[in-house]
Amino acid sequence: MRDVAALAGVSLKTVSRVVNNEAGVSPVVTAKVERAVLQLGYRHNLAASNLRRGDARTSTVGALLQDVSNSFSSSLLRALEDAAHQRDVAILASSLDEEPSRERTLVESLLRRRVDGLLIMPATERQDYLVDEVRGGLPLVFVDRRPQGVDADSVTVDNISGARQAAHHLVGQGHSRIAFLGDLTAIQTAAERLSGFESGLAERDMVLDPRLVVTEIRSDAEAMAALLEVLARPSPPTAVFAARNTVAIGAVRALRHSGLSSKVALVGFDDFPLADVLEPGLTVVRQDVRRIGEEVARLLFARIDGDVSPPHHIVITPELVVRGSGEIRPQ
Amino acid sequence: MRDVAALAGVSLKTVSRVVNNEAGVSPVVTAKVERAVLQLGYRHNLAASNLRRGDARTSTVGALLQDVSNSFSSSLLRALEDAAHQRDVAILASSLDEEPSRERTLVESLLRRRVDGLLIMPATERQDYLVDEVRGGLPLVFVDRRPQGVDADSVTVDNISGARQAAHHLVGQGHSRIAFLGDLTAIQTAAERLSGFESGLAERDMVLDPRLVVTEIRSDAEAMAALLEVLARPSPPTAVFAARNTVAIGAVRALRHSGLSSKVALVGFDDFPLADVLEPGLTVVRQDVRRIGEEVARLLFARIDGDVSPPHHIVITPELVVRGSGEIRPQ
DNA sequence: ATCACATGCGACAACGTTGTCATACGGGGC
DNA sequence: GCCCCGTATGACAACGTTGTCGCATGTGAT
Repeated sequence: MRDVAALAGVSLKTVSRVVNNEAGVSPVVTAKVERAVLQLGYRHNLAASNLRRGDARTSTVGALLQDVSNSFSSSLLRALEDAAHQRDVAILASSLDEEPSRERTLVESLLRRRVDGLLIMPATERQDYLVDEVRGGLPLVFVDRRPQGVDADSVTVDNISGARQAAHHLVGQGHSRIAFLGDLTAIQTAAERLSGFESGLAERDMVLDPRLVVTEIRSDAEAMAALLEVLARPSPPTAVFAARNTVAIGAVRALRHSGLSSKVALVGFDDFPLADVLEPGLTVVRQDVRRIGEEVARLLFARIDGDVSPPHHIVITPELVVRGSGEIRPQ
Repeated sequence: MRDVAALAGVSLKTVSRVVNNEAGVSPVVTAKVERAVLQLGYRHNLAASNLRRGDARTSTVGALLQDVSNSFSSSLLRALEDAAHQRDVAILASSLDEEPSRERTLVESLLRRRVDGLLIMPATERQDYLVDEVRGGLPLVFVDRRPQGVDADSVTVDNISGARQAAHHLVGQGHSRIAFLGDLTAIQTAAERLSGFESGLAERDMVLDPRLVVTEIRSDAEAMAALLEVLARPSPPTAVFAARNTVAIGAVRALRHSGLSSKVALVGFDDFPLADVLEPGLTVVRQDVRRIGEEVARLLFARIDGDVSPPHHIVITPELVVRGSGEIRPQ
């Protein structure tokens, strides 16, 4: 900037005015400065600018997701990006992989970078560690899981309702031996889906057979192995509820592998690309990811714009999408 | 920091030494400072720190991808993240949507933020605008498409080879009426896949019937519509090559919709989750995304670490994955 | 001709941090 | 008791930028 000023024969401050499009610089001088900028390949330094400006806006937000390569996380990221792009805000994206320590260090790292706001799909059970930040005015929105120990905005899905719908649907098709495949029960959403499924069955005067419940499943490969094992038992289930998208994918593989795709009913939680073109089409409980992303972006940017109203907790009700796999009747 | 120094009764510089874990501070003073840091909730400001330090490392890299919600882009992002995480580097991720102007403005915005390096899956045809930056030492790696007009590292896939393999495979199954469905021919990879497919046919003494070629397809919905139209013609193709993942998905839908899944052969370019559990399994030309991501990360961080060797152009050869859909014989 | 006032520009300090150098102190060797 | 040296700490300037204020110059009204 100093060089630009020297080349244009003006003061530093005048260059600053030009690059910031401030009023009060004559067209002649503006042109001289712009020529110098081009000639020297000068690029404005946002960090220094933000440092000097009091308002401390870095035009950057952080997004801590479960795994950016998972379709749920990446669709959410994309929705946030669309909103951020309009305001010239960049996104620092990271994956947490359900590791609490990773969440802690990444939050720390993002705050050091002075992000304007934070979107978190938490991997920790409690987020008390953020209390001071929120009190200090950090715009913070939780997604997929409600915050614990700190009062901040959240956008979540009614997992209980979704799992109940799945239970009712399968019972309605005449099933009574239904297997449940789920993720780590330490994960709030996973626990809710299990309890929602149980209460859905209870409402139809049934109980979930604990021998048909497998949890702590971390990948589609594990899900496939788990279901194969369950199907090999003496009295196998006639229907399966897979409580997460990767788990459902593993279940599809297991059924395919054992030639039971058209014999054992399957309902998944969370839609994913191509679920409709499987054979049979996969019946799922769908969370409207686009909508979730939009709500998250709306809340986050409202906070960044200074909204200090009490935290909002938006709950989106998922819907059952019937495609065939969930409508198979018990043999 | 000033407050911390005052509370601990030491100088600014000493606080700086403590937060940077510099040697030469007595344990007593270190403890006092750390207590003050905790008490005041002080957080180190990376931007100011980088400003003052000469080396200008922001520990941030930019990733400009085609669309972060597409499985190819998001897998790449994830691979880069894994490498970046080890070095405490954060990633600014954005989608370009094949819009050249978006690439330009996003590059500008990332450079203003003084990223340490840039990964670009270009949407522009030429990247001359980056010549000065590269000459100035900007670590820059292109992925999926080779740079034009600027000499920088790249990691690409041998699209010609992949498309030729697909052509040979389909011809080998006895097909002669083969449709080609592709993306915008302005996109380098799309053009290569078309010409590779043509030369693959030529090597078997066949020519691609221009009436069976549909390009400029932007979404799976468009691909589905295009293939339905082609299949409805008087002499429909007996096989289809879909030159991109979303195009292949649309093609699967079209075949399903017209009940031709087991009658018309289909080969896709680029694997995606679940392609193996379709009915029949989708035969694809697979690009090893993980490997691409690792190579990209390796190159990028080597440049950031000061590697000034001539640009490397890594070309990864894709392989045909046989799953059933590509082995259907002409009726 | 005088004054008030608007316009265009520059000097200077400050944002939060760290590199450089200086200083104070204690200990060991003679 | 003297000198030298290593160790711990601090004062100060500087990184690239912008907010504040002040100073010229020009304009229009009186």
